[in-house]
Amino acid sequence: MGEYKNTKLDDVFTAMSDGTRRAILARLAQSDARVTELANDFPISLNSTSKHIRILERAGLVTRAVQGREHVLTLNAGPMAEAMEWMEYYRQFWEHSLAALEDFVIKKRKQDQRRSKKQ
Amino acid sequence: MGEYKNTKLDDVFTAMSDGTRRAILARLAQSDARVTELANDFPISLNSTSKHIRILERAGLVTRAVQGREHVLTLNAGPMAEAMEWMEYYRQFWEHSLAALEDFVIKKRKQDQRRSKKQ
DNA sequence: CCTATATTCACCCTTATGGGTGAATATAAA
DNA sequence: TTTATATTCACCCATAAGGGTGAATATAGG
Repeated sequence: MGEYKNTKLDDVFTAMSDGTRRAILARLAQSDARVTELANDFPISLNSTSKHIRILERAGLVTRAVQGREHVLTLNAGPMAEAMEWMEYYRQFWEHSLAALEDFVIKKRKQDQRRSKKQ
Repeated sequence: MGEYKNTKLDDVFTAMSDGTRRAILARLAQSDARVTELANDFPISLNSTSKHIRILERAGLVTRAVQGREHVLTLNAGPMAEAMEWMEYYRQFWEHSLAALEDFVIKKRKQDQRRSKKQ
C-alpha cells in the first residue's frame, strides 16, 4: 500500500518468474560456476544464458567475479529476504483459508458420521 | 534443477513483479472490491486495472465473483505458499551470509579494541 | 605473434507487459 | 423501453523478455 515504486522488489520477483533462472539459482546454490558452465547445463545458447544472468544480477541475486577471461557467478540470496518479508504479510490469509477448509472437512466428517448412525 | 516448466510459479512470481499489482493485493487484503473501485484507487485507467486483475487471476491470487454487472474480486493468497516454499530453500544462504557478516563485524570490533589498548 | 577460449555486443524475431482510447456488451434502474 | 453503469473487447503504442545468430572483444596459451 505505502509502497508504489519498489523497483527492487520488481527486479527480484521478475528474476524469479522464469524457470530457467530459477534453475540457474538452484545450480549456483550447489557451487559457483562460470557462464559457459551454466550454459552447458541448460538447453539454451550461451548468449541466452548470459542474458538471464544479467537479469539475475540486476536483482542482486547473482554476483560476478571477473577472473581474467572467466566470469565466476555466485549466488547471493539476500534480496530474497525482502521478497519473503513482503509475502510473509499474506501468510495469515492463506493459513486462514486452510484453517477454514480444515474446519469444513471436520464438520463434514462429523455430519457424515451422524448420518451413518441414523441409517 | 528438477523443475523446469513450473508455469504455476512463473505466473505467481510474474503477478507479484509489478508494484501496481502488489498494491491491488494489499488493497484486497483489507476487503473485497469491484474492478471500478480498484481503478479509482490507482492512477491508471479502468482498462489497465482490468488487465492487471486478469494477470492476478491467472496466478490464482485473485478470485472473481460475478454478481450481475458487478465483478467482486477477492484475495486468494494460497498460491503464495508455493512461492514461499520455493524461496524457503534459499533462506539458509542469506542467513548464512548474515551470520558470516556478523562474525566479521564482531571480530573486527575485537581487533579494534586490542589496537586501541596498545596505543 | 598467432590462436583458441570466454563473454559480450549488436542485431533479428516473437510474444508478453503496461499504458492508452473508443466501441461493444451486459445488467441495473428510471 | 430508454438510459446509465460496470466491465470487457479490440485496437494502438512502447518497452522488455526470451530465443536465436554472427561479430567484436578480451585474455590465456603456444
